[in-house]
Formats: sequence, structure tokens, C-alpha cells
Amino acid sequence: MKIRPPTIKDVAERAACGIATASRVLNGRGSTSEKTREKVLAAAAELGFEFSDLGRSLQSSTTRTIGCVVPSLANPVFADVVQAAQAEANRAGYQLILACSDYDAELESRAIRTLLAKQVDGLIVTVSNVDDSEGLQQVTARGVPCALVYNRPCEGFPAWTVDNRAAAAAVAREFSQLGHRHTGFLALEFGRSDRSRERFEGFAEACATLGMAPPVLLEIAEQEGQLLELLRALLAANRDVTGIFASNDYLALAAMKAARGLGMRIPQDLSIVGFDGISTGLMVEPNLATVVTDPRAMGEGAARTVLARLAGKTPPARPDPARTFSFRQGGSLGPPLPGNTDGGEAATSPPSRQ
Amino acid sequence: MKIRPPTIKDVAERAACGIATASRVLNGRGSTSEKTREKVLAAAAELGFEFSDLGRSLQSSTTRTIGCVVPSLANPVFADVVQAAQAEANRAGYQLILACSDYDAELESRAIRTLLAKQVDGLIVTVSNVDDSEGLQQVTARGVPCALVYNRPCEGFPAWTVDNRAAAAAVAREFSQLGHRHTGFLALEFGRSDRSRERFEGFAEACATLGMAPPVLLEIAEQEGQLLELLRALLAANRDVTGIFASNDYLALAAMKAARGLGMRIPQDLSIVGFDGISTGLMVEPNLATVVTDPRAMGEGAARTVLARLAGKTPPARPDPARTFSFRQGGSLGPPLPGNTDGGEAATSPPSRQ
DNA sequence: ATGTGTAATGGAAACGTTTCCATTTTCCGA
DNA sequence: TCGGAAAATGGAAACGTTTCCATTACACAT
Repeated sequence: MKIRPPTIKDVAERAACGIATASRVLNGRGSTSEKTREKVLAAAAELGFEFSDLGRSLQSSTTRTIGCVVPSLANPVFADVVQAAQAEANRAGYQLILACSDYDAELESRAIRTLLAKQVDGLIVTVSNVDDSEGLQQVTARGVPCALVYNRPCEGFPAWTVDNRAAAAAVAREFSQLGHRHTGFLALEFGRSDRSRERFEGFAEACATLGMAPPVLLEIAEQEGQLLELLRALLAANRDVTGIFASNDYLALAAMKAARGLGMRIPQDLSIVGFDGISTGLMVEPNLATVVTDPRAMGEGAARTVLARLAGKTPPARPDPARTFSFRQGGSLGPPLPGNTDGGEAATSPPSRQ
Repeated sequence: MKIRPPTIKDVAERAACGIATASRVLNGRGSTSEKTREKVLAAAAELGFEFSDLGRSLQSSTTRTIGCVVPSLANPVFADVVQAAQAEANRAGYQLILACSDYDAELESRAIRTLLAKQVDGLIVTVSNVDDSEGLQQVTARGVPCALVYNRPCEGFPAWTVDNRAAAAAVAREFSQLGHRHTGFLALEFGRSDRSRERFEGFAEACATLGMAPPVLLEIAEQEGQLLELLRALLAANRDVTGIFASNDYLALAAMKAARGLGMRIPQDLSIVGFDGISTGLMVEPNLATVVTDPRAMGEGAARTVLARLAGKTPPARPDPARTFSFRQGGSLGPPLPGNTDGGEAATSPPSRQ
């Protein structure tokens, strides 16, 4: 079934010339006579010859391949990052080898190791924890060009990212301006992503500065599709919060849905703000207020940075992380109902059991 | 900057033994004395030796690598396919090389060519047109194991897919049962994807069988964010249709939004049904009625099929494409208002210019 | 001490390229 | 016709592995 593809040796033989000559013709460098040129070309065509990148790579110790590690493609942010990075790499004649870490540091470092063994020329990575990443150490040890995406920069690793703390602070300011005092921060995978953590920290800090109550941390351990139930329980148990900042848009949308299920009106009874700016946020009613980021730009930028280093050119300037996001107003954020700020835990609805 | 990684030769030298011996120790096969074993292991550890897959691959003419080509990761369906395929491949010790064709047959065949040159051991592919795919011909010529995803099966290429025609027919039946007579089929990239086409054909055919009017084809050429405007225009121009079948959920959500913008109530004035079953369809109000498919199962299955062939085992049975989808009821689908069925093109709204 | 069988070892070829370098061919002008 | 420079050519090494096979070392029985 598996066919042995013709090698340059086969071509040379058929063209009755040396391997070196065939190589020169097929690569179009070095000098060759018109006559042999034609013979070689004909032979190659007849055999359907294509270079094997393996031999080439071994010889040149270059694979024209870039490794890419992200937590998950289920998150459209990373899907976009990967897509953009892939496109940019392609444009420069590189292929992308993909690995998903599933938010697991162990898988992450294994993935990086494997990619390095595969001799990728460069890496584009989102790690779960910049400060303590075995993977990144490996990369350093091998001196392979590597750019981070959606991670804080880190000695030796340029990062295309968003200043999560600043963005979260901006959200706090929005809440504050509208009169919210009691807020919550909603997160999935909280312990496994320093992005989430940074957002929470930035949010909490800003809340303090603005004289708001410390945000309550609403943490969710995903249980396969139980998401809505868990959210409902969480919301029901925290009736006093008037505004929720979700660590990503999907969670925010789910929270909106759960709140509706509890008969809460958005934004009157509960304001919700997301993070990422995925387009479905604009398809719902009311529109989701959120922090918009540009994953494609991040992915493309990271690819550019790596490619530039590979080409020996000076890498593009990275945008200031404090400027790579913007707050998007949306109907899901509004002023809280007056008098709703303190302990509305009243007997509005009995603890629903469905 | 780029460090020359230690090779097995370096290890052998440091351990004062032959390369063959070092190889045996490091691979744990063949017999070696305890003494040299230790020396070699020590040397490897000190040097931080890791095998280079390049040499290995060249030697074994196997790369433990699988190529994957999908139209785009922006579509969560394909993101899921890729993610699942990647996970499955990983489990078997394979890496995934990703390429996106961007719905372009030219890019698609180029991608396949490149992957073949990279000597991938197998391929997982969604092509834009099964019957006329240069890429697939290449694959056949090389005899590389390859599975299709979301494509009709095709001589020599097992496919993990849904029966688009049957699914579309099911949608037509739902419309019919509720009393819809005039429907529309909404598509983006219509000409570039035979999935879309198959859905339309199956839908149109079923409409005919059911005695409904032929569905009007609402085709959209995406213009960078003009989506909603285009949709509004399209909807406004087709006031007589009471139900729209969108070729994917995202489009369906956008249509819902556009319809709302025109003051139409869903489902009273317009019913909308999507395709794919992405989870955000459940976050909106009303819920999106749609055809649910299982992209992860498809991706995983395709990977399994390819891996089985690589391992010389018999590939898993593929599910009947007529059973890999299910219709999901949702508030976006309901009976049309009586009397709304015929030519409601009345002067409800002047041709809006904004 | 000798012989035998087994375990351990390392040289070398092979995988598919590119490229250095030495050799051969060609072409020109004298 | 010849010399010499330039062009064309092919052999061989190198890239990092694995593996065949021949060789060497060892342990043990005689």
C-alpha cells in the first residue's frame, strides 16, 4: 500500500547523471548544461519526483517547521491565535506543528519536549505559568527562538499579550462608575491559568483602590455540561453581587443564561462583563459588555517575531500590552437597581431544585 | 544563539564506547553490560542528550507525524475536529501538523503537497470538493493512509461525516410540520464548500417532496464585518419567507440578530434553524433550533482510522452518516403567524438606508 | 590450559539530501 | 593544433539515527 516515493537517486539514474547534478538542476543552482537539465527534468516528471524534506532537513539542520502549543482550541481565542500564526508561518514557507496542553503543565512540557525533539526551528507558546515552566527551560537550553502569546513576557521570551491587570482594572472602573459596590469574579480553570489569576488580581486591586468591596471569587470546576447548573447555584448563593466579571466571554454568556434562568434581569438585577470579545457576544440580547482583544494580531505577531529571528532580521516592535485591549460597552452592563446593593438575599425564590 | 544539540555520537564519545552501543543502551534493546549501561546513561544525562527525530525518521522512513488540513479554525466545528484528532494522535505518540485551506482549493492542494513532502505518515483532511481534489490524487499516488472528515466518502478514502442531505431533509420536515411553506437557505462561502451545497440540495429536494415552495438561496459573500448589514438587506428583501435554514449556527445566530434589528419577532415572524450545534446556540434567547453534530467524535474517529491503518490493525467501524446528527428543538423555530405565508412584502418599512 | 557457547561490542551501511572539491569536458583564441 | 580558462560533472562526506554483522571478551565446562 505504502509506496516508496522516488528519490533523487532514482532521478539521477534515470537521467543517467550523477546525483549532484540532478540536485543542482532540481534546485536551480550551480551551472548545468541545457541538455542534462532537460534530461533530469524529464526524468523527475516521469517519476513524479518530489523532494523529501527529511533528507533536506537532516542536511541543513533546519526543518522549516514551527511548534505551537496552546491550552485548547475549544477556546476561540486560541483557535484564532493558531490560525493566524499558521497563516503567517505558511506565508514564510514554514509549517506549524500543533499541540494542545489542555491547561495541564505536565502535558505542556511534554509537548514542548516532543516538539524540540522534532527539531522545530521555532516555537509559539502559551504556557500556564511563565515563572515555573519546565518547557520554557528546555527551550532556553536549546536556544530555539520562541515567542509567548497571552503570557506575561519573561527573560528571553518576547510576548504578544494583553496587560490582564490593566484590563481588569478598566472593568472595575466601569463597574465603579455605574455605582456597583459588590462584584464577583467568575472563573473556570482558575488554578491552571495565570491569565485568569492576573485578571482576578488586577480586578481585586482596582476594586480596593476604588473603594468597592473585595470581589468574591466565583470558581467553577467544570463538570461536563453541568456548567449552567453550577452557575445557577453560584448566582443564587451570591444575590448581593450586582456585577460579575467573567474571565472569558463564553463563561459570561453562560452566566447571562443562568441568570435569566433565575429570573434575574440583565443588567438591572445583574450586570455581566466578559473578556476576549468573541463575536457571539454581539449576537445575544443584550449585547455582552467585554474587554476586546485581538487574538489574530497576537498570533500573527508572535509568528512574525519568531520568523524574524529565524531570518536574522530584527523582530517587529511589540505593542504595549496596556494598549492591546479595549473595553466594549454592551447592554449587559448597566447601573444596579438602587437599593439592590446590600443583601438582597430576600425570599424572592425558594432554592430551586430543578 | 542556536545551540548545537548533543548527538548520540557525542554521548558515545564521552562514554568511551561505540555509537551502536550507545544506541542500544539509550533505546533499551539489545544486550549491554551493566557497566557500559551506566557510563552511557551518565554521559547522556550530563550532556542533556535527547534523540533527534530527524535522524530517526530518515532511518525508519517514518515520522510519527500526521498531517491535518481543515478549511478554518475560525469555525468551532473544525477547531473541535482538530483538537480531538490531535488528542487521539498524541495518545498514540503521533504529532499533528496543521494546515488551513481557508476554503481555497488551491491552498488546500498546496498544503497537502507540502505535508506529503514532509513525509507525514497519515492524513486527516476536509477537502472542499471530494470529486475533484488534486490533493486527494496526490495522496492516492503516494499511498498514504488518509481519512476524510465532514466529506462524503470517496473511493479509497473512509470518511467520518454526517449525511448532509438527510440532515437537511429532516430540517425541511420540521418546517413543513409547523406549516412553513416559504423558506430560505442561508449560506456563506456557498460555492467553496460542498457541505453547504449538499445541505442546500437535500433541503430543496425535501421541500419539493413535502410540497413546499422551492427554498430561496440566500447567498452571502463575506465582506469583513458587513455580515449583519448584508443579512438585514437579504431578510428585508425576502419578507415572504417564514423560515430560514442557515448552513451553520454562527450564520443562524447572526440572522437572528439581524432579524431582531428589523423588528421581526422570532419565531413568530421568522423561524431560524442552524447547523452544527455549537454551544453558544444554547446561550441565546430563544435557543437556536439546529442540527447537532459531534465534531469531536468525527475528529477522533478519523484519527483512529488513520492510526489503525498505520498500526496494521483493522480500522474502527464508522457510524452510519444518517445517524451522526440529530435535530435539536429550540425556541427559534415555531409555527409561522397565520396569514404570513403569502407575500407579506407590504410597505411595512421603507427601504432603510442606514 | 583448551575449547565452546554466549554476551558484549563497534564498524559500517543505509536512509535522502546538499555541497565541497577534484576531475573531465567544452570552448576560444593564439 | 594546442594551451588554458571556464563550464559541467560526479564522487564522497556529512547530517543523526538504527541495525546487520563480524569481531572480541568472557564464563564455564572439560
